[in-house]
Amino acid sequence: MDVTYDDNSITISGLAHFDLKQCLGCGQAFRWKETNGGYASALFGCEIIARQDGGTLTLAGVNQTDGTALLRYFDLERDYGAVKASYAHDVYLSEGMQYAGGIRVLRQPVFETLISFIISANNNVKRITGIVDKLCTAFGQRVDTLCDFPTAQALAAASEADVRACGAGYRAKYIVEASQMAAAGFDFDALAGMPYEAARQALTALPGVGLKVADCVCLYALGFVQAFPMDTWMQKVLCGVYGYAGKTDKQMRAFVDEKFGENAGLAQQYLFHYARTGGADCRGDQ
DNA sequence: TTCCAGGGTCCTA
DNA sequence: TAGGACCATGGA
Repeated sequence: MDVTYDDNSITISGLAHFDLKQCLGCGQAFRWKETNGGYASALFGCEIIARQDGGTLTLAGVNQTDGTALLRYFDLERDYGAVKASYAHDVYLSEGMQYAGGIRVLRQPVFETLISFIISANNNVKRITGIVDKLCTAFGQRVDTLCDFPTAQALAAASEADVRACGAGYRAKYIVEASQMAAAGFDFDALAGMPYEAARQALTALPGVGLKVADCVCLYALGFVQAFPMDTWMQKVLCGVYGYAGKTDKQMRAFVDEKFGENAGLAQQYLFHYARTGGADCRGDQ
């Protein structure tokens, strides 16, 4: 991988196991809009345009500091070839990795990830994307033609009715209360330095956050790649494909640890996207 | 009309 | 600790 910086852009060449469309369209991020041959989002206070041409990714609208953050955002320094090789023995997962082998698990801003996945409760990707977009328009800072994700302070000061008007439904109460805790000093920075289980438990102190949403924050924001968010799709896959029928969280963790090991979260993202969009029967034929 | 979607909370047994 | 009702909403 080779990285070069220009005045307001960064170019990363020599990329393998990376597909921009798959990364942004596999249900882990809700704030990138397809634009002229690329994708645009307001991130780190900039309007960023991302484009991929083969093994080269160009990120326009950034400075060198943002560029460093964006390498981390797209998880470009992890050896996904080695991760995928370690799962080559698994038939269904191999199909998933073949189906969308360019997925990388993003490392997104913590507060944005928290609120996005509070919204995800009993919801679907399309609606989550719409609600997040309305929250950004209503409460986010404008950055050129787009709006950034709202700050904790902005959402903490919002009324439940105004958040509900963005389509959040009964989750509006959780969004406002979690934002108020964040604005009051909930220590997100400390979480990344904790052991995974401790960070996961700490997150459940926030309203609207159970173990599944906590796992999403651990995986998509804090870099705990062993986190394995257990949603309805993963229940179908684990029951139908892997014959898993445990019910408690402890049983699930033990099964996932044994089956997928230290990179379980990366495996989960391939499985989730394949089960949800790949057209394969995940209810049991392996 | 009913079911489902990247679930969480609260109450009861 | 487990099970179940309830919570908004829109697309299939």
